Amino acid sequence: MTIEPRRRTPQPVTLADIAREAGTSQSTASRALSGRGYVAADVRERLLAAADRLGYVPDASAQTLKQKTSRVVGVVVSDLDNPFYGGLAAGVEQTLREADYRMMLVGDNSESAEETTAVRTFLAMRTPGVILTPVGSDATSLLHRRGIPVVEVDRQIATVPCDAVVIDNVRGARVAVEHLLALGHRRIALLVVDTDWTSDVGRLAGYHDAHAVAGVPVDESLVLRIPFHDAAAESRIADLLDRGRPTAIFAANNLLAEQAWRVLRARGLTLPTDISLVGFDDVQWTEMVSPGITTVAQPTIELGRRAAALLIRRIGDPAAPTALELLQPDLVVRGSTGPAPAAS
Amino acid sequence: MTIEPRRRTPQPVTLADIAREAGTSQSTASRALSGRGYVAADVRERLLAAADRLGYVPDASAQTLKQKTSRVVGVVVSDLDNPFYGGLAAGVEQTLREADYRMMLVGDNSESAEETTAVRTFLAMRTPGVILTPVGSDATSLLHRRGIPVVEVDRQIATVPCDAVVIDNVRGARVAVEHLLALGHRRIALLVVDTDWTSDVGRLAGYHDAHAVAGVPVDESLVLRIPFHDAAAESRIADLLDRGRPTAIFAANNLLAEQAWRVLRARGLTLPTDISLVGFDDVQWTEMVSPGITTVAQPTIELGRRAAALLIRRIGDPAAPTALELLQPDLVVRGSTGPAPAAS
DNA sequence: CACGACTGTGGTGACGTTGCCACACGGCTG
DNA sequence: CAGCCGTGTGGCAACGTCACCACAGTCGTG
Repeated sequence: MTIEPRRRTPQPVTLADIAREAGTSQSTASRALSGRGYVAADVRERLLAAADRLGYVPDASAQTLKQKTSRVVGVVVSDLDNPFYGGLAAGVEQTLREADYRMMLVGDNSESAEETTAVRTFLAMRTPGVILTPVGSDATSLLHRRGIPVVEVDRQIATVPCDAVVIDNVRGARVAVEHLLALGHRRIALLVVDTDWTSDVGRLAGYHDAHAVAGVPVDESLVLRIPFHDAAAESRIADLLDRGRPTAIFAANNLLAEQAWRVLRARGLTLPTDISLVGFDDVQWTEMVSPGITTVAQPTIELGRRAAALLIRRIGDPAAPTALELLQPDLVVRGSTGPAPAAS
Repeated sequence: MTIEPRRRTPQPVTLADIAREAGTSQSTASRALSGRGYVAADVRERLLAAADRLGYVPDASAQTLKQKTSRVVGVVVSDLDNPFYGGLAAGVEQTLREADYRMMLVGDNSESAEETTAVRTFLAMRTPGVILTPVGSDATSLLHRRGIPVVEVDRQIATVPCDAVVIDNVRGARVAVEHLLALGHRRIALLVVDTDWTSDVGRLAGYHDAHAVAGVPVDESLVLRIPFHDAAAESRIADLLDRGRPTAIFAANNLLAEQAWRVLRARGLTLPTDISLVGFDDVQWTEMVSPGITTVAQPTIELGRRAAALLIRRIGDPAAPTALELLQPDLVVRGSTGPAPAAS
């Protein structure tokens, strides 16, 4: 009794199969299908036909092994479920795909260790380049040491030279706060994530800048630095309302803006008569709620597109000077901001 | 004059380097680092130390080539920028990462051709499995023929046996429409995408079911089938309002719900007194607008998690019976639905 | 007509990893 | 003490592709 071979997975067609089918050598088959080197027209025809007939798909790992580089770009974002990062990834993916690259997407949870793990995987895959919303500088250094180009998006952390695409956080925050100051607000609370990322540092700086230019002193008790994933964020915001008596709030990212908005709603406060609110990053809900939220809009998808384009350029020309693209945010004024109530 | 070698990119460390460093053979180094086969404890120590010292990273392409399979799962979604697909991808990625798989993410734009292109890439990469929100059946068939497991998420299209994770669309739509019927609505408009996907077909069926059970005849002129990416969607919805005089709208996905909501807002109609609105898929804004939108909530991230888990199981046991996971959606009642106005 | 340039083809050896095989040793059992 | 099993090790071939090389014609030109 013989055992049924049970060829569950038919093994893939290789160049050797094509060559045999068309009666040529492997070398010729390789040249015909890759388009590099001399092949007689009729022979090429025959090989292409054979490849098509057998359903040939070149083995990417063999190519990568041989060429010591792949067409798969590594991308790390903090949290795919956040629409900001989703849009970013969408932009990256589109541009990569147009240039015949693929995207390997990994989420760290804003944790440096996971970022480094992801990067190690990219190293193993002989990735031609990496795009990341950086959490720490180790990951980028590691890649740099191995000669793999990196593009940082949204924030800059690298301690080694590398390309970056960020928005002008200082200016974005300054414009937002100037808008509030112009409306007569003097007690403007700032909600900002407690990191040393350039995005948050920049927004904090913009807040101070605007005050300085206007000659309005900053009451530091109105600046609330909130750690990542702080479960108590909303209660801390509520506290600030009681303690600081701000007439306006500038929330320096979309999550903080949402939390602030919820606190205000829970308190039954009316925008903008009781208090004004400005957010950062124009996600969908800011326009749909009533009144709409005045916010600093970032070109999210474009951020991703630029990052991918920059990486592709860098892969093509490793010696090009380090580039920093500074995209300009845009203050979108809606109903959530209004004149400061007269001091009582 | 000799030419400077210019070693821009230091070539990666290989097993051979480690072996030389530790004074063993490659085979032993391989066994020590992969953990398969016999290695004396002290030798292993020495090899691990050497690997660590030299910064050894195993070459994934060489491994894939040798083992004829990789740890990179292919994932295709329609549109990463849509938070529904973003959440889905987030769930998939989390679960894959926990099981030491990676995610290769590609967007088709709901176009069958791009889906097939993506799948061909996966084939080339010797992907151990693929997860997709299917657009056509060709892609899945292609994979099936090559013996690569596929999990369909959100919709079922495959003409070959394959695992799937979907929500109970029929029931979701039925519950939504029953809710409206119970409130006294008799002219309920349905906005649905004009596809033959199970998701949309199911929601359409649920709409009819609910009517049938309640003994309410369906006015087919109230059923608006809108093609994908239809730029005129909003004006068609507005038309329907004029022509059909519905007292309630059931929008069968998050995009249509948003468009309907915009049309209603532009008209100055008040929810729920002028008209009621039910959506499908609980995205962020539905809860934040005022009044909140009654909607059929899907466990988006969970959908992704289950799909990944199912795929991992299938990779481990190719002979397991085909599985279909049917997740239950949940009607979240908010302020956008109210009693039908008395007939005038 | 000799020589080189151009076209076309096949052989061969890497790329880095893994797994099979052969071998070698010590301790155990029959 | 012969045989065998359990350890431990190194040699070697193979995965599929590509690039280099050798070679073989066919031109055209000096």
